[in-house]
Amino acid sequence: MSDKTGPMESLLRDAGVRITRQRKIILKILADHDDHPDAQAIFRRAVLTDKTISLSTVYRTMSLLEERGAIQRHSFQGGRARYEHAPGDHHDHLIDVETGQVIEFISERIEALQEEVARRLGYEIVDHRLEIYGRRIRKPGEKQQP
Amino acid sequence: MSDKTGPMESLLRDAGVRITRQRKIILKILADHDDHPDAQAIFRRAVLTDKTISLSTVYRTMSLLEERGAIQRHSFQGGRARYEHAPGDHHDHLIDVETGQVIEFISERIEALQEEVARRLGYEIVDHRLEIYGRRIRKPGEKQQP
DNA sequence: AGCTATTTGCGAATGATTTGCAAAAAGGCG
DNA sequence: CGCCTTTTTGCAAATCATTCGCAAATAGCT
Repeated sequence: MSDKTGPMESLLRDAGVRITRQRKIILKILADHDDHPDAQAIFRRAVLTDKTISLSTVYRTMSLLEERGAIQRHSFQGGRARYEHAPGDHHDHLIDVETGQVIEFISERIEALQEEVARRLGYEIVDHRLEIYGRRIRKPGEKQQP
Repeated sequence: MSDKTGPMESLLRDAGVRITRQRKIILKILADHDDHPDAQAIFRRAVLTDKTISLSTVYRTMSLLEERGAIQRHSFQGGRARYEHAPGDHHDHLIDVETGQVIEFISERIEALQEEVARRLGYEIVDHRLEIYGRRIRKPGEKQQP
């Protein structure tokens, strides 16, 4: 269903990282899905392919991938960290408080204003995060679950 | 040094909350300081006044105050939650990555743009958080620790 | 195949926060 | 003021997500 894992694997291998059976599985899961799963969710999906994979390995692989810049870890409100695949472009997040679904967005204007605020306060931005927690607006006559 | 705890106490008492010795102490600590301490820090300060107060009580009191809207809890990057006193006005945070110091700010323009983004995506904002992690810019000839 | 440095799975350790429970104390009330 | 009922407290144990130690398994090279 996907072969986007090939390039990523070479990249890791070139960095001296061994491509194990479990890492292959996790990379495939990340490539095939486009959501923002937490470690448990990734683990649950992985177990379907490999009954013996462990949650520790999922965590270790996620740290590894994060260090290599292949994924990004987010700590949204409410407990566990969630991961997103290859965030080439910077973006912020809108989290649906009812479903947990994450929508990515960018606003150059907001980015610029942040720079301005930081500069005014005498700081240079090292990192930042903007999370909007929202509830879907249903217009009259709209379907419940599109 | 302060008597800002009086009104808060009546407010709580009216809500059927008992004003205990330990709650008095914690309220005073919150009123006297203007920083963003975590539970441990509040506990450390409280112990100076009452040798027998417990960390659980600090946590319980913070939850209570948060439910009552008297304080706000923040989960910035890096472990423990930090609390801030009576955030009457909404504002965002700039966290100094070197000192952990928190600077509050507001940008009406950023607020407005967030509304716009959410609306465009079909959402109404329930909550949001904007955190800028920054490093202080030192102009040449400026003192190290002002 | 054989060798060695990496990885894995497991269970135990961590660190922040929460909770169960019996003992202590707050807020009426008479 | 003393009494009574309900709320709180302190303590220790429980949670929850995440990390770690270690011996056994295995990737990648020759």
